[in-house]
Amino acid sequence: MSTSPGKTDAPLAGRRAQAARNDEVILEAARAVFLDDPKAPIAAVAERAGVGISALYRRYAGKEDLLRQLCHDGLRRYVAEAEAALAQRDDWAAFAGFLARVVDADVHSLTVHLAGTFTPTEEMGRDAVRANELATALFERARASGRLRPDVVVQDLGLLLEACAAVRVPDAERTGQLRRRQLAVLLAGLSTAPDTDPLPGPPPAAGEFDWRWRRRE
Amino acid sequence: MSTSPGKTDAPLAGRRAQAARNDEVILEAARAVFLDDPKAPIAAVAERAGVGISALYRRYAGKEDLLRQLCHDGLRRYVAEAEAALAQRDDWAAFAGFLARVVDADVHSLTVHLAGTFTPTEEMGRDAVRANELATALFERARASGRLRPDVVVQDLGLLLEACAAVRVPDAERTGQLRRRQLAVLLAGLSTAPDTDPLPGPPPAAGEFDWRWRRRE
DNA sequence: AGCAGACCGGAACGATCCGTTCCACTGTTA
DNA sequence: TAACAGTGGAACGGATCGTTCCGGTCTGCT
Repeated sequence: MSTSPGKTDAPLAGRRAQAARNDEVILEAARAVFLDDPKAPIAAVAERAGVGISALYRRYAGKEDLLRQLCHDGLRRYVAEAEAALAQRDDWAAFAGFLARVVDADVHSLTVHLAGTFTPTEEMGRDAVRANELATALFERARASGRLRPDVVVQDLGLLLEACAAVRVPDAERTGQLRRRQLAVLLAGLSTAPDTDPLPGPPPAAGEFDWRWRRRE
Repeated sequence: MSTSPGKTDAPLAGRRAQAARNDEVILEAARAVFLDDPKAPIAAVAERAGVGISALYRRYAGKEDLLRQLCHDGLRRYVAEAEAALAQRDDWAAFAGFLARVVDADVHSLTVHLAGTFTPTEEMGRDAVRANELATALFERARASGRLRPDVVVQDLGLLLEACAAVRVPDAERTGQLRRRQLAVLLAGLSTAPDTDPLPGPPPAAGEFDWRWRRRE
């Protein structure tokens, strides 16, 4: 702790370093806490991060601000994974890999379950549209590969992601294992198979889940 | 309750009738409200039922009491459906029909999502054990029919029900449609199919979801 | 050396929210 | 008409949570 005042060129030591580290540590804690419980108190984030509440309010105007940031990060992650997947050759592998990575990163909880707790920015709207376009492209390619049964639609992916996100046990790693298992079952269910009855009911429609983004409570 | 000295022998008119009706109407409202939001305030139940708060507290010692009742009802419903299904001939139809009815009645939300908000009675414990036994019997029969892929286990049903319960849109009927669709996908995924990779990860184990019943908050 | 200010921890505050109690009121019964 | 079961809803007290604020610490600069 006692560095000489002389010529330490150590980049960012002391308070500055702590501040820079806190940027990270707070975001990480916020992600963990709000993933576990979307309406956790903000004090829980500070506690988990091992910092005071001031350190939080120095960076974000308020809770809503933090939530919005977190949600937008999730959306960007989704877009990034989709873009990466589209660069792959194998249509089906791209599709399945994309879903696996999105499930692993728990992006769905980050976006959908936090939606409605803040007023979204216009940029988020644009990103959401783009996310839809990319997912649709990925889906169409998967369909073209012939491995998808004909009566599924893109919007079924929403149900699929929701189903995986719903799996949750206290241990995070175990949660990941069970989710991958769930995803495998669902993908098998979406694959073409001999003599299966067609899927029942009107399929989910575009925009049918938009209500999540309306302000709640 | 004896023969009225007057003229009208109409059983239960006036206040008594209102009370009897309220018994029903309150339970129905409570089911609807807590299904929609497990931590809804008790006043919301009264409002939905169109009664005052007193009408509620006259029947239940407190919120916990009501929740426990509701949850136990769900458990009993589960057991009843399982028993009815076991009486069927066709193994697979019994299995699939059971799941469909449980999903339709939203029994999963009633039991699992309300668990942890009250201290359970011993009778509930016994009913839970029995529910497990019945579900296992149903599952074994379905397996024996050969339509289940070999690497699924009974506990996968927990994941399946969770996945269906996770589907929720503002309109109740539409929710039902989408859930039936989700169930169809999942059942297809659990069915035997040519050249499918085995399901990943350690399968869910017995008792792995018991933590839900531990008191929370 | 010493000072200005960035940065921090956490107590304190004020605004809800919610479970429960309480009481005045209304039909019903005897 | 007197006693009473049943009811609606205001009122209360406790808990929770977002936000503000203040006293303290460390750093970089002069």
